[in-house]
Amino acid sequence: MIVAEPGTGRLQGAFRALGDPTRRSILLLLRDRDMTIQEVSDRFPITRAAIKKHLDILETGKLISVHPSGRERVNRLEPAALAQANDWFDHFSRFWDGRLQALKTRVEQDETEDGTSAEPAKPEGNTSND
Amino acid sequence: MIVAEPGTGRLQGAFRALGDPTRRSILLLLRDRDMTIQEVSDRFPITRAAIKKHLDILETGKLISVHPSGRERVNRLEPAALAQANDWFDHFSRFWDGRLQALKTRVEQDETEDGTSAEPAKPEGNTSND
DNA sequence: TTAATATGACACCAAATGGTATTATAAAGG
DNA sequence: CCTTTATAATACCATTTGGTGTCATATTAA
Repeated sequence: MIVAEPGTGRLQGAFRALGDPTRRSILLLLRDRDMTIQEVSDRFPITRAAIKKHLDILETGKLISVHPSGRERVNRLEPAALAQANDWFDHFSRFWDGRLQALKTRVEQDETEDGTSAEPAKPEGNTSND
Repeated sequence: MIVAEPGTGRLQGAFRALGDPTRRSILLLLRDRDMTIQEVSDRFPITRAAIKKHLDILETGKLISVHPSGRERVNRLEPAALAQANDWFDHFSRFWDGRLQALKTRVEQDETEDGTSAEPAKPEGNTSND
């Protein structure tokens, strides 16, 4: 009965990281530009330590890379792992007669619609953080 | 400081459900055909109760629908929510100069490569559960 | 009717999760 | 040198998570 080792795979790292709304928000933030931990945490209503943990998980999932610079630690979005997670959907639908593709909804609402937990705060009066 | 209600959104339900490898395996299973709880749990090394919980979470995330039939409960894959999660990636890359699309890797390994936690067992000698 | 089967509903448990606060260290700036 | 700033590391906490086992209930089959 093949059970294998627990959630240590590449895909799992990415999916796990994507499971939290705060982390998805962070990814959206980093799309605009690289940011230090401080810069990221400034935009959320939770502590810097909590943000650091999220960044660690994102790094473990290879969704971001970290680049020390002096006393700062610059976090950079890494598209590869994200693309890999995206591939899961493709693979899924590929062997499932395209019902998924057919149903791809026009993206009318972004992550904010989700309205989950912590959202960036600082970005000027922008309630729709994309 | 907009904090909003916690992980109750549509997208969050899907992403949360997708975060667990066993649940992703279940989705792959249901791609072939609808299954009762019993049928699903027969294919995993964990208890029926545990599988039932996973199915509940998948249902909450609207990734599957449930159809009572007599004393059975048939679980059916629902593509809509999956497509919505997939859209997240599209939306993400749309405003990020296509770096994601460019990096889309050919799907050379499926979920099994992930090797995470519980894998289906019954399906004849098939180690690659797709 | 009686036995088997499929599920639902709990209570319980250990570990992981998402937070916090505190303390320590390293790098910049005056 | 001294102070500030950015981060790291740790301990602690409540809740969630992914499991288990047990028992009750509703169908189905004999």
